[in-house]
Amino acid sequence: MAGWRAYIEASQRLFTRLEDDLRADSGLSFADYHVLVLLSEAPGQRLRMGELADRLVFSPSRLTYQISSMRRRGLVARESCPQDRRGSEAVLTAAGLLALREAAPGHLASVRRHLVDDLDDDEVATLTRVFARLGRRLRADRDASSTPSE
Amino acid sequence: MAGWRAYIEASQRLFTRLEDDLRADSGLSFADYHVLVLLSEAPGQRLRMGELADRLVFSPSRLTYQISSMRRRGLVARESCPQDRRGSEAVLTAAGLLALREAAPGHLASVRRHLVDDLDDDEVATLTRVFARLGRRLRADRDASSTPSE
DNA sequence: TAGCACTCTTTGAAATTTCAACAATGTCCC
DNA sequence: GGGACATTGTTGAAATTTCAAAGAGTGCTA
Repeated sequence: MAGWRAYIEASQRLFTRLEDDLRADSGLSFADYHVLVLLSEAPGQRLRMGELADRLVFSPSRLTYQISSMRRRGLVARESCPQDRRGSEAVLTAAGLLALREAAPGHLASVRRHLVDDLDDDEVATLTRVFARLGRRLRADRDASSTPSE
Repeated sequence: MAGWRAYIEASQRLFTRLEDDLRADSGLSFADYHVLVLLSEAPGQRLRMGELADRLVFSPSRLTYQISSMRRRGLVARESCPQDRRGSEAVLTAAGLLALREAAPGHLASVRRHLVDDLDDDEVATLTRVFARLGRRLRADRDASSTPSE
């Protein structure tokens, strides 16, 4: 349980620190950055709102707010989804891609400096394995609980 | 870097899930719970606002808000600090201690269920070691940067 | 093809968090 | 003793996040 508390505290400090660095050298928030990363990797550089919310672990309304803020700043655009007219997509703009390209090197350096450099190879491997597994399990739990048929 | 993203996502899911469990079975938020834990362990069951903010990784104004909310609910009381009249302390109340005692078993079970049970002993040891070290380093970095004299 | 149950997303109001002052002490140094 | 300056914590306004409810669409069933 001491380990558990160390994990919470260190994670909190780490996220805070990375966000400060990112903000200082690119003006983007952590959330902005992650939206840009996910969109840049998506086919057509676009994603449904629901899909994006899910991957960011954001509530739907939080994502609506986040995306409208990014739209005001020109980082993304919105289009309604042709297949399902209830739906809506966020699309990466040229300005958004540029902002990501400019922010990425500094951010990666910051992650390396504050986290990765502190770890040896085994530790990196263990963390990667553990969190990948944990993420899968938590996603699965959530899916199971929203589908009471099993 | 894939590991990094897995870490962010899984942590986010984990915190969300634990907070939901905690709220559902005790009515406390994650922040409430941590305040209660820290106070219950402190000598005299009281802590200076600054000390508490630091350990929670909260901004000072966020802590002011958090504590006044808990005070309204009777979980803590406030006293001004005798040694330093600028300062102020949060003190655990009997009701606060009771709330913690009632919430703790369920919360610990939830941590075990969602996190610890998924890990083997080596993994637990590695995570504990890594995050303890990381926390120390991030605290040290911050102290260093607020003391430019080196 | 009307009705109904469900899904995807947004909205408005309330709660929380941040951010930039500010008030009140404390500390240092002359 | 008196300033200048640093520290501790709060406040008010703005930004963000949550929460409950609503709007709009889809799809199944009869």
